[in-house]
Amino acid sequence: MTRNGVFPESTWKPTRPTRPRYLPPHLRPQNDNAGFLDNVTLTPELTRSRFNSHQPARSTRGRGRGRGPRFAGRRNPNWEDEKFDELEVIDDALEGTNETNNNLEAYEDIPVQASGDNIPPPVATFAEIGLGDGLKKNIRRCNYVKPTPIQRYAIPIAVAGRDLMACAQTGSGKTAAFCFPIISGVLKDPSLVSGRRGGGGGGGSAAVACPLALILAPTRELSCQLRSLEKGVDILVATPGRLVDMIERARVSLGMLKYLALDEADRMLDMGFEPQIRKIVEQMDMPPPGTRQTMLFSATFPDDIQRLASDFLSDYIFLAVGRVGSSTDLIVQRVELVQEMDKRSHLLDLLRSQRSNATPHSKHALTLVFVETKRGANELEHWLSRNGFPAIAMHGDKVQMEREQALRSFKSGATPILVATDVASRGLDIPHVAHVINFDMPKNIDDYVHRIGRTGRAGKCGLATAFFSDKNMPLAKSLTELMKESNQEVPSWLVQHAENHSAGGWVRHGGPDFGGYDFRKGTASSSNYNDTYAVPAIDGYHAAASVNAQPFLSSGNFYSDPSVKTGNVDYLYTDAAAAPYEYAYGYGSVIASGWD
DNA sequence: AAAAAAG
Repeated sequence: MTRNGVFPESTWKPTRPTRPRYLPPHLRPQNDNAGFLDNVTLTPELTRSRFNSHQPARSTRGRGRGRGPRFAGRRNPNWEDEKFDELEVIDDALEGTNETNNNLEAYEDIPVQASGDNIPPPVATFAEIGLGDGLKKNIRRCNYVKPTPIQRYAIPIAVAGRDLMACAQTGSGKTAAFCFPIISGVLKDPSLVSGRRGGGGGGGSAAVACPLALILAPTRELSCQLRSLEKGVDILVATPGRLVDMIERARVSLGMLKYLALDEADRMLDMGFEPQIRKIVEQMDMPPPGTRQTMLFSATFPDDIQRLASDFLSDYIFLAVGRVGSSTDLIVQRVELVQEMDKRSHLLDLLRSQRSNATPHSKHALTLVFVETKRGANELEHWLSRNGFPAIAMHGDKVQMEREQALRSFKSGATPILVATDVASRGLDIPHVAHVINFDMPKNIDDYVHRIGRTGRAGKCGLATAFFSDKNMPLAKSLTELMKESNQEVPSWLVQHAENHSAGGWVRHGGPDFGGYDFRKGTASSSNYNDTYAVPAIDGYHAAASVNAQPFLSSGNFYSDPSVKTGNVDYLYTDAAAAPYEYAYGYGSVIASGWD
């Protein structure tokens, strides 16, 4: 199936064709991506970064677990004991993850700006944050040696209980930045000790889950599948539509909620989603702003969306790490002028050249191709497959199981090309995506930023190629600006078009030069948001080792029930007792975003 | 006009 040279069968193939076995992140083949950019002009920054990379150290996964199977398949009814055990079990499950990342120091020289009242100062280490001993140990076990910049600034703010609107580049660690404080807060919550379990109430009436924390995400992939609510749930990860349904059917109550987080917040508040979010946040039983803690994270944050979002927040801090909506310097961006008619043959040429330039380092490299329509995704999938490039399509018309299957097939390398619609544009954290091809360009620059952000993650470099056609001229100006911001070579024809189209050009928020932009600063009535600081760079940040958040999230504290095939309300149990069991037997939760 | 997300 994979005799294309990019991905030799001899080196890596799934153990079972029908259902590739889940491979724990720390056991996955390591690939530092060096080499796949061989035929690409590198900027000085990238060249430096590349050669700073080094082979990851591997540690063996040590002792077997004593505790996991004890709770296999059943929850310990004694919550206090469970809670106590959980810390050790999570701890144990995380042992052995030791992936060393390459270029996290590349995030060092980026501007940080915060605005709002009484901003808690940043920290330099995880250790000095009051996250609790159990979580701290887990973080250490994950080899999160030092927090990334967004984590350094956001975690203290979150731990202080403050509302937060945060922007940081794709792949820079946003998910952990809000998950750690939430997990920490939930673990410390007195209601857990006193035995609060949502709906434990008997009497035959349907149980109601009363989560303490709710994390909303725009696609199902950003959540994981799970089972019955009756067991109670402390942290609920959900897509909006299904959650509305569950609340209306009184399976979930948000009355106890203390933490609300919106991942990909700008997407969650755009036209498509805003009504549902408003319904959940304002028209259900959720405690109002000020009595709950609300945190919004995204790589992009247009100010009309900030304005909407401020309805959900109380005395919040705006935090921008890096230029708002910018792409990272770790991604080499190329733009090619290609007419619609020629796109397919151009893609084939590109893939052939990629194949013939493959090096031992790039043999695990995956390519993610974005198209505009679901139909286009299917057609390109077949066309590529017919032409010797095993590809698989993913889009919203596929049922969840097909989508997961496609992702697995892609991740395993069985089909090293994924053709996807925007369902895959945000948040997905897929290791080894070396190349993102925008076969069809998105309509706005923010979507472009999120799409190319599927590569160049966690300090690794990546390549992004855009097929720019006449149709895309309206994008010329913002694309040119974005590329200049990230020190990319901009082809002269694109600059030319950018100038021609400057009149109607879509001007990006934040501006071309420094820092983040708090929309409150642009309004007349914003006088009390004066506690602003700007930090030009972060001193002494040397992330010698880190892993993306995936191992943390998927190997210990997510409990996933693989028998549930539909539905998209997902639960992150703080009770991890059952998780190692699932984990040990090869079921993996399909946690897609551990990092953004 | 298209994607995503409810059944």
